[in-house]
Amino acid sequence: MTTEEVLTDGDGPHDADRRPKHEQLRARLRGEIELMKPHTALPTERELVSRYQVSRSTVRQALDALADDGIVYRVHGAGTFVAAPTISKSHRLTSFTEDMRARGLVPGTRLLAADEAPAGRQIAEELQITPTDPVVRLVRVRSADERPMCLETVQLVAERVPDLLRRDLGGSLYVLLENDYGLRLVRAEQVWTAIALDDRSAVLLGVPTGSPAFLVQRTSFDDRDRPQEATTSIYRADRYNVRLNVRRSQS
Amino acid sequence: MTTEEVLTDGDGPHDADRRPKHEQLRARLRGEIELMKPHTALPTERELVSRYQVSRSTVRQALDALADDGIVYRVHGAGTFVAAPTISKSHRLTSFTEDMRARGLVPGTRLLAADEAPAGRQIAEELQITPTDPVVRLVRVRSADERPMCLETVQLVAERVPDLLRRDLGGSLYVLLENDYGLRLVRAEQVWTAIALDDRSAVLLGVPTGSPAFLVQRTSFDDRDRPQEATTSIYRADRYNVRLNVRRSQS
DNA sequence: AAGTGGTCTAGACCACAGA
DNA sequence: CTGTGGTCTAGACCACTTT
Repeated sequence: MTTEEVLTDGDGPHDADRRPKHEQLRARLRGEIELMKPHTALPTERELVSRYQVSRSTVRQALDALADDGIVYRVHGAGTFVAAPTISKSHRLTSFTEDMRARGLVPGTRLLAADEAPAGRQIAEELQITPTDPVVRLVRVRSADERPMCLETVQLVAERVPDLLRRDLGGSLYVLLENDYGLRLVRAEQVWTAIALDDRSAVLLGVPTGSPAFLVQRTSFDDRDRPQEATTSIYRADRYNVRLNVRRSQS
Repeated sequence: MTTEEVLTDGDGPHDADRRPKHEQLRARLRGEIELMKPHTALPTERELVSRYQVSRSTVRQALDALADDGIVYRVHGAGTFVAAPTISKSHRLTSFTEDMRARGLVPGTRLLAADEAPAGRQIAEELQITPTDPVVRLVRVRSADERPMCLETVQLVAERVPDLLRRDLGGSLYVLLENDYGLRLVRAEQVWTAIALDDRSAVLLGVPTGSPAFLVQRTSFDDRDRPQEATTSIYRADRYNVRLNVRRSQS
């Protein structure tokens, strides 16, 4: 006898799970996989079809997403298997707040400066505005467990974030931008450089001048691929590293 | 009148394109998109269906891949659009050789040491073998345009790469591993740290002691998710940076 | 209201792995 | 040979954007 489990279909009870079936299935499988040993086989796709009463393409959508997350891997002709646990799931756009929490640290923020001024040439190019357009600039020292971690300078197009300077800037800027201004930042381009700290940055971060650090220049884009935020961050190298999973391209 | 174009179907002429249709379509569209301005709309999915005589799921497979590459972006209810050109396509596993060529530099290699020894505790853990199992170790200075760029130490499980030390190690190790040993490295986990160079590394890289650098620790996995290679690389920060595109997760 | 991408189905055949 | 994942089809309906 086979066990049949049903994913909600939208016409169920009032609090039905309204996510697409493939997302529900993905979440469900993710939970089950956590209890399994690496390199053990998952049920076959056709088995999942009958167990969850969905079509095979829906099963494949869920499994493809899990493979993308690095949670399972597939071997043509053999099966789908639990991947070995990995340090960082993927390359996801995360806010400083989320990043620190994921590392088990308590994030904090101290605002050093907040002002409005013309963009200037470089920032204007990154944000695709003209150099005389005003931008809001926020300079913050971001801490983890109450010790300085990162020195951050954010630039936003002033016209698109009215009254930003009057809000609470102590938390996640991404959340604030989405909730208050409807700006959903879904993608970012980053350039990472290794540097030796100059006097000013070293003092603000509480380490000796010349200490190694990461310099990160980031431009974030919304769901229409418009640049909305340009940020420069300097991370203390003694407290911060980057974990990256990469895949080989097939093209 | 609509233009119809046909993708090869396998039963065509002898030199027919044997790739899946969605890959052919993806490559074709990629070429067309290069000629288009950013943010202009692609043909609709249903238009592509009739133009290329394929089903809509095939079209969607191709477009999904292009969206994944960051070449197009999709807006529900509105259309699929050409993305703004981006610095680095994605986070792909590339060899040093490929990486340098992509940057327009000529890669070179000087072998400093090549030997075989017990793995030791840390390397054994990374490669999931026992500390007494022998590993092959290659130390190479990798150059770009004939100037030092990176100091690299590769460790491989000796038993899986017999006679490696007698081969030409001047080129891409990934290519050698795949062609001669059938090891397809498809995934890697990396940890990037910013450091100040010690005396020895600085001399080998031709820069002053204390100069900033990237330290990269990488473990590569094959198509069965078995660790096959553990590598430590030190990159000169004055010549090297990392361009990274990230996306926001929806889960 | 019309048109777009997003989800889902049921079924078919192919390519590859493994006994 | 059997069973697996990979590709592909034709069609339906839903969710969303735009006019």
